[in-house]
Amino acid sequence: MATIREVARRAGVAPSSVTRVLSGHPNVSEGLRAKVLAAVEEIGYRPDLLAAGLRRGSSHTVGVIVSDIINPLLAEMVDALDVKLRDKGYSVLLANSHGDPKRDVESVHLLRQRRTDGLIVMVVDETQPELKEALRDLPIPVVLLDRQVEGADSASAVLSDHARGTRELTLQLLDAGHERLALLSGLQGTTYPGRERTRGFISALAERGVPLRPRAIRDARATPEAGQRLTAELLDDDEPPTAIVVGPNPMLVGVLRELHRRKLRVGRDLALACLDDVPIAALHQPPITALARDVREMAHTAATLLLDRLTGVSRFPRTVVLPTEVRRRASSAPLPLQVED
Amino acid sequence: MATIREVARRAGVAPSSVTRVLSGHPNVSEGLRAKVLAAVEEIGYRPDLLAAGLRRGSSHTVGVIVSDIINPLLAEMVDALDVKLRDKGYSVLLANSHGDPKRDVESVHLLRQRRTDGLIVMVVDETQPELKEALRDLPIPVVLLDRQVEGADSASAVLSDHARGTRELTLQLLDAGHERLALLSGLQGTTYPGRERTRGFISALAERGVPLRPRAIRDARATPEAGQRLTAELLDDDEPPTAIVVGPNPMLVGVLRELHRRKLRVGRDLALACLDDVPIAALHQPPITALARDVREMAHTAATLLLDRLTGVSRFPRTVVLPTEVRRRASSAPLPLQVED
DNA sequence: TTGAAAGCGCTAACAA
DNA sequence: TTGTTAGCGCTTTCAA
Repeated sequence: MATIREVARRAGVAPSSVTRVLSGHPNVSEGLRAKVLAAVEEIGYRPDLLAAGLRRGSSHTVGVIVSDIINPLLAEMVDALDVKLRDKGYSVLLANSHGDPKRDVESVHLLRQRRTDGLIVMVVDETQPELKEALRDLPIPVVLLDRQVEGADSASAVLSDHARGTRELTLQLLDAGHERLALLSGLQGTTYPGRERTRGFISALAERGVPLRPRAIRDARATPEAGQRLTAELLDDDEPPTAIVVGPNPMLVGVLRELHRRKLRVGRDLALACLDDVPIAALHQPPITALARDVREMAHTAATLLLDRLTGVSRFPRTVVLPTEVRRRASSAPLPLQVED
Repeated sequence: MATIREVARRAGVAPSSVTRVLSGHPNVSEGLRAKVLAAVEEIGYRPDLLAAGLRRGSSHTVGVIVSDIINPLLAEMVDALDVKLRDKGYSVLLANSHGDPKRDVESVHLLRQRRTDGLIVMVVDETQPELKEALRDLPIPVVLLDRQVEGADSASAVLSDHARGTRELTLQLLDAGHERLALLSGLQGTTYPGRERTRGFISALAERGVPLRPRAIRDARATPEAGQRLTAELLDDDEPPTAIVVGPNPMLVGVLRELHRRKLRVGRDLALACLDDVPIAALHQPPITALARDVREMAHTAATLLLDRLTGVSRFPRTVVLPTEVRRRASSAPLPLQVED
């Protein structure tokens, strides 16, 4: 790989002049610029970004920590972040936690060691002390994306109003006559969406004076397998729920598997809703009621908050809360289900 | 951020000794090791990976170019690659092409500039001259993942036998009485899977002596929108197909949308099959016949091929072809469809 | 407007 | 076994 010295030699100038031309320095003569660009072209020179980053102290790179890239919502988030950041000259360094909180923490350190200029954080478990500590010590701007980390006061955040949306969706189920409601959630308390959804669910019940039945809220890792297992547990109860609200979208696949296995018809034998809108929700027959949010807008906002701090436009952390929207579909049919259709 | 010099000063040793301890150099006394580790612990030192990479000439990083991270199959591929490579001490630098061939080429250059030690390539369009050129000039090992690039003789490859699988799946449809078959494919000729699927489809027709009708094979960008549009075109034909074979899995979503919109029942009004198995295929009612392959095995093989070259275990490129498997489900019902229940 | 020189933080060659 | 020294490729003073 060609170096800047070779370009300089070929153009008959100093290495520093090559840098000036390539970085758009204002005081450069046309003649020098032309000579340098010709030489660059000739030998196909491309600067070594490690060396440049080392010298500059920053790598023009943004670290993105994502709990699980297989989650289609998160994949879209990463895609949108990447498009926006690349457009502004930053590369994305992706750190996938693969559902493992230990990797959350490792990733913070790793990205720091790679001198990323900023961090966008969608961790598995935001409550880990090691994570809080690692984030607190970072000298670079951080944006939490649908996460809330205690003590990370210097971090910006982009949040969805899960509580409000979940409350509304739950109220609709209650007003349709359902009383035996169940909520499937990710591991209790580990992330902001999980806590907020639970809060919204409970407040809807309270609002209508419907008692929260024991074991009505069940949590597990956000996987299809866990979703299937929890559904089986619910249905094996003496008094199975008439409506299931599924939080994390990966669980929805498992829930549907179990319902199909038992030949239970969604929207007839049982009402169903998901707190994330993913393609299968709308495509399912019957379509499944879901709480939607604009993932690309969230990503754009997060990228903008980060870029503003990287470029010095803004010096202080900000928190932005974005709305959610109930998409009512056939799966959340009213009671009594059996007389429907 | 602490540097190696501070650690050295604190431990009362030379910086090179710190390196030796941390990199597990054999000839290091117990006393020195203890002193260094204590100092490292004390100030929470973590090496700057840019500096180390610059000095070493390699970054312990593998670049992964992926055509579209939103594709669930590719997301799983990236996840599996990441798990395997991280386990061996390499970080993954993800470059998402977002469906844009221009970004394929940019990414090759960018990853090269970041001194990745190797590349795993799942580009949008493998036929671009700029891409071929960029790959040919790379001084690092490359593994093509379900891609075949002309002239990239020094690259290894992991391929699925799409042709064989597609042929088998198509034969099953033909033998079930379907004659008016259509194939939806990604942009013609741009990737190995697209070409191989078309080849398999055509050879199955030839084998049964069924003529290939004009416009029976339609191609477009591999998106839900394109899938929906092509489906609409097919169904508006004078002689619409009785069975549709969908290649790229993102198209399947669009196909289903259009079928639902027209109130056409899969497996009754029309047979359907997809050449990738994704969760919605199995979850759909009725379940959709699909061609499956072991994505995680493909990723593992690719990672292993790359690691073998990075660690010097192997010096030559290898090509591995992995099998596909027809998962026959209710969507590929036999003709005449209308009498079936 | 341009060049010379220093140094980012690390590791490897060489010397002791 | 350990320390000294040089230098990876770049950018940024500083001086001319």
